[in-house]
Amino acid sequence: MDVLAEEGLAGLRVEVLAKRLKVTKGSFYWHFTDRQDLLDAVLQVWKEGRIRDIVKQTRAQSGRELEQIYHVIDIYSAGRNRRGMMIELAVRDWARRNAATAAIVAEVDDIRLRCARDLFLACGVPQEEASSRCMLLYAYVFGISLMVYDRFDSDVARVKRDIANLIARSRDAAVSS
Amino acid sequence: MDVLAEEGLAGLRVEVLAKRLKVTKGSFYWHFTDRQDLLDAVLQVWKEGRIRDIVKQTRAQSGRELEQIYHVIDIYSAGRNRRGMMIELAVRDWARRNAATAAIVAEVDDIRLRCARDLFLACGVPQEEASSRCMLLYAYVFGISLMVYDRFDSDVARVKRDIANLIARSRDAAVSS
DNA sequence: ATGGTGGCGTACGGTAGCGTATGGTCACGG
DNA sequence: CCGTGACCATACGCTACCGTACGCCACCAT
Repeated sequence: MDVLAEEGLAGLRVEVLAKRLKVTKGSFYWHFTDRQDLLDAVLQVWKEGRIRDIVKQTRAQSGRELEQIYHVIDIYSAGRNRRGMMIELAVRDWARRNAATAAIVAEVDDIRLRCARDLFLACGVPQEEASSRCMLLYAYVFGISLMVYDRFDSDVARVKRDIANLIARSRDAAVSS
Repeated sequence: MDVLAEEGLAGLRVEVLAKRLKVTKGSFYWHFTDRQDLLDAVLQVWKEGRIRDIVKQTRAQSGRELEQIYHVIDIYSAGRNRRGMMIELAVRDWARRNAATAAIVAEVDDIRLRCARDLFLACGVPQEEASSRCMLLYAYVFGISLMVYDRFDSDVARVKRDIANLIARSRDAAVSS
């Protein structure tokens, strides 16, 4: 996972990993039938971890759902958890050229979107608006991780706060800044 | 550029490109000093094209700026221009592991953000809100291209319309759906 | 004690890709 | 008409990989 974060899919090479782990190829090929077998395992681990995470992050005490939405936006967009986001991007890059990976990503996305939508629904946002807002939420957190925006606005914190409000603030459930 | 879109940076291999173009390595190395020289050229072409494009797309007749914002969102998020978006993602993936590429991307992002902000400003959106909204705009269009959302909501068109409204609709310049 | 097996190491063949060396062709100017 | 330089082809060496063959050794059951 570390290698995937740092170097992407292309970094997951048998001999390089073996060296890094201080074992030999013979040992590697004892535990995995081939490279693809490793990749499958990596993807499986990723999928399960992401599902566990999103379920945990979108579980809110009743009455504090809006707060939880802000928390989710913050966690995924803040630049903390850089490693997690790098893995996320590496997997999505992988998925662009591999149907099996794309299917896994689709599964994970679907679960995440449903979890986030449920949060909006619990805030009293109507069904269709909840769908739109949670889609915007995820597109935003992924998109922001692709951009280089340091030089654009000096007060990044304010911009992020504004954006979180744009995404989370429903007309019926406005929140004081 | 086609290869970059289809296979990413890793697809830009000297021998493969030579074969595809029906020339030989000898010819390639006549025109480029080495592979890096090609990559530099590709990046340069990309940068210039993107700057030309964004300037063109954000030029609006006075009084029709809001309309133009919707147009920009539509163009970049619609899934038309799949090729352009694939190149965009390939370049950003490249930039994640190469400082020189990251610098180019930073330049392009900065120009795009300023162009989009000017549009919001021309709509009468105050400065700080204009910054936030145009950042959200770009994060959204990049993010949506990373996601697999077919199975989530049956009415994707409506969701995208809603999102465009969330991004573009300022309190002072509300627009009828 | 001995043969089988789990766990690992070493050595090898094969391929893809980078870069270089060198030779060929053709146009054009002197 | 010849030589020079632009342009391209062929052939080679080198490295980083993948995957396989096979050998070694410790340990355990009979």
